[in-house]
Amino acid sequence: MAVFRDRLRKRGLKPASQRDDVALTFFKLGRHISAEELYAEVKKVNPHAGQATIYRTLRLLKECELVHERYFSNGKGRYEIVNDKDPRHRFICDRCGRIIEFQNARLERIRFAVARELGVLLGRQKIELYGICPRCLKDERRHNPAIRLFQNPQTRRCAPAS
Amino acid sequence: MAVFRDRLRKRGLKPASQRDDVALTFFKLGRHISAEELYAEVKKVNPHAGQATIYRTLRLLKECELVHERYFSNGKGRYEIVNDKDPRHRFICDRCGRIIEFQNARLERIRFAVARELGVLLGRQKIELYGICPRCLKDERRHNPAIRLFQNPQTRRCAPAS
DNA sequence: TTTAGTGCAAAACCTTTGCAGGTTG
DNA sequence: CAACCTGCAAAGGTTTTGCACTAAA
Repeated sequence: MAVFRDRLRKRGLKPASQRDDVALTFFKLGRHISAEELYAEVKKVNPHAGQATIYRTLRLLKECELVHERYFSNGKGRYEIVNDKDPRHRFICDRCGRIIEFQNARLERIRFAVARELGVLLGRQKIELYGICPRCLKDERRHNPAIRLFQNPQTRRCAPAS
Repeated sequence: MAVFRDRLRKRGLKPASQRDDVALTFFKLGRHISAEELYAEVKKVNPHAGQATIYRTLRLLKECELVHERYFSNGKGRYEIVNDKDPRHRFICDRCGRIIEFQNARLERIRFAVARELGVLLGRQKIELYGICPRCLKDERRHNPAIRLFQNPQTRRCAPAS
């Protein structure tokens, strides 16, 4: 939050209470929220606030590299706190959008090897895996009991769905 | 394409020329396209086609598990051909959205180890890395020559931007 | 007093849907 | 004939913008 104010000052922007309400609410709630949800939360603190301020503040936070914008399967923008210091990777459920964070030292090392090979700069400190989370998997099994974990493409093709 | 017609028939749907135009155009163009771009391409083949058919066909392709829908930084839906057989991983540029595909056997193995640990089912056969691609990196260096490749968080913090 | 921040409402944007008419089996 | 496909235009939902006004430096 202090970092946010600092970066705004450097850009010649003024402190502003509504903006602070939005940013503070966002940081307090933790990661992974949509603009709409944030709007509802901010309303609780400051019922006077308008939608535009939400979007404008989120854009500022984005420009200050303090939040990251992502789009999930419903097409709505979702925002999350940028977290460079603690490189957790993430598994994202294709069904429900749930995010499971994890760490893995081997993955961590390979990441840099790959980046060097490709000649790229790693930005977000993350690797992302996609699939179906345990909870959705349970539902899935009801309709399709043949589904298996740990599929390896060499031994078995990707799960048929529906 | 034959697979598509087959899966539609199984669902009791009839062949339809406009739909075929859309699907064929999509497959021909290769991966990673937005609905808008596809619309423009289909127009070249069949100027008579309407937007609704594009969206409706994309939805069908999605339901047939032949395309995957993703959302990138502009919030527009983007579609790509599902490719289960040849598991290439991808690096996605945070600046320009360019996708660099790559393969890495070690990454491949670890992926399954991680999935087993988490108890999840791996869906898309992909790992994703994010960062800045070589081309954008060149631009970046003009403004900020201090930027370095192969950053390791233990020795050096993430690149400051802007 | 000049510059930036705000809420409201309207606009812009992408995607979906209703409907009337056309096509397929 | 029944069921599906299509284009058009209208509706739906999310995000941005214009404007008049307020608040901070």
